[in-house]
Amino acid sequence: MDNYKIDQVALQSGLTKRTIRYYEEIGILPPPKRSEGGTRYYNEEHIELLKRIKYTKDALGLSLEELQHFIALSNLIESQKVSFKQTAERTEQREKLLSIIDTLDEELTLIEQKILKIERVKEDLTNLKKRAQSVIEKFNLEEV
Amino acid sequence: MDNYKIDQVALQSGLTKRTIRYYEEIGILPPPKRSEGGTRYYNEEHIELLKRIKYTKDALGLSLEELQHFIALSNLIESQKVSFKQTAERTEQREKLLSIIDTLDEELTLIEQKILKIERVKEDLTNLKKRAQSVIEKFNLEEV
DNA sequence: GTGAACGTTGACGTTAATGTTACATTAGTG
DNA sequence: CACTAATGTAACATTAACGTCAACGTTCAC
Repeated sequence: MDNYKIDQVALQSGLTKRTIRYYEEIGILPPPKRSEGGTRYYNEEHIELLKRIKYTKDALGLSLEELQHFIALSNLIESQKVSFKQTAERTEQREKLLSIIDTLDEELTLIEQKILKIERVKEDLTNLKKRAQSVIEKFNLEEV
Repeated sequence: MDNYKIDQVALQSGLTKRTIRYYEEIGILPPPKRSEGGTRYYNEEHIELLKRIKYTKDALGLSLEELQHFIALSNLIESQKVSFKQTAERTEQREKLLSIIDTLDEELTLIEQKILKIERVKEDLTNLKKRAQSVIEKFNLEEV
């Protein structure tokens, strides 16, 4: 039936009810339909979006503001899918799409940089580990 | 001379003076020497540590509390480097080091998971980009 | 149709991580 | 030594991202 109440959504998305309302409040989750009495009824898309929000946030550690930006992009593309007949509109749309692609490219390089950073931290940790291991070895040698 | 005042340190580490004092306050930066009047004098190690803190924080998005843990680990290893003569102490130390290594392994798997997550997000973005590009192509085809 | 469980709004609380401001001392400079 | 720039402490302010609680309306299973 596609009609989830907030408790269900919380369960499935792994977020709290408060958080879900908060996300709606700050505009990163589109307001769902309401019942007569005001109860929120969500659908699959809401849940999917929330999952992706959580995932992306966890992965990149972005602020919600930055996430907003992220989500806006994917919505923009959706909205551009319709094809227009007028050449003028088409040109305009192509421009829009090209600029979206630019933005995406920027995001992608940011992500790559982030991966590099993390890999450097990983190296640091690996070195730490090696040092610890070599200290142990030293002990073993001393032990005659 | 190795005697940097806080302004220098702020510049080199990319943190603000306030933040540097704060880090000292909460214990993730060891208190530097002070002049007669109380002025803090830092050395290279402080700066290096601050840089690493910033770097790690940026990369992993850790809270300062988690970072504290991280730093504690590397200090622990340093402190274990001295070799002890008594077998008893040596055994104890080996245990300690082994448990440090365990912890490091845990951190490392966490980091690897994080990288995987980020790569999934990257994929998402790449798909978005592809979709945008295919919409553009559709336009080009329509344009006869 | 009624009571328990659930939902809503609103407001205030919380924590981390600083920013900001005020005011007192101290440190370098001509 | 006088002056200015830098530093110190202290305390209050702020922002994000929720948590918590109160007061009250809604749903739903029986």
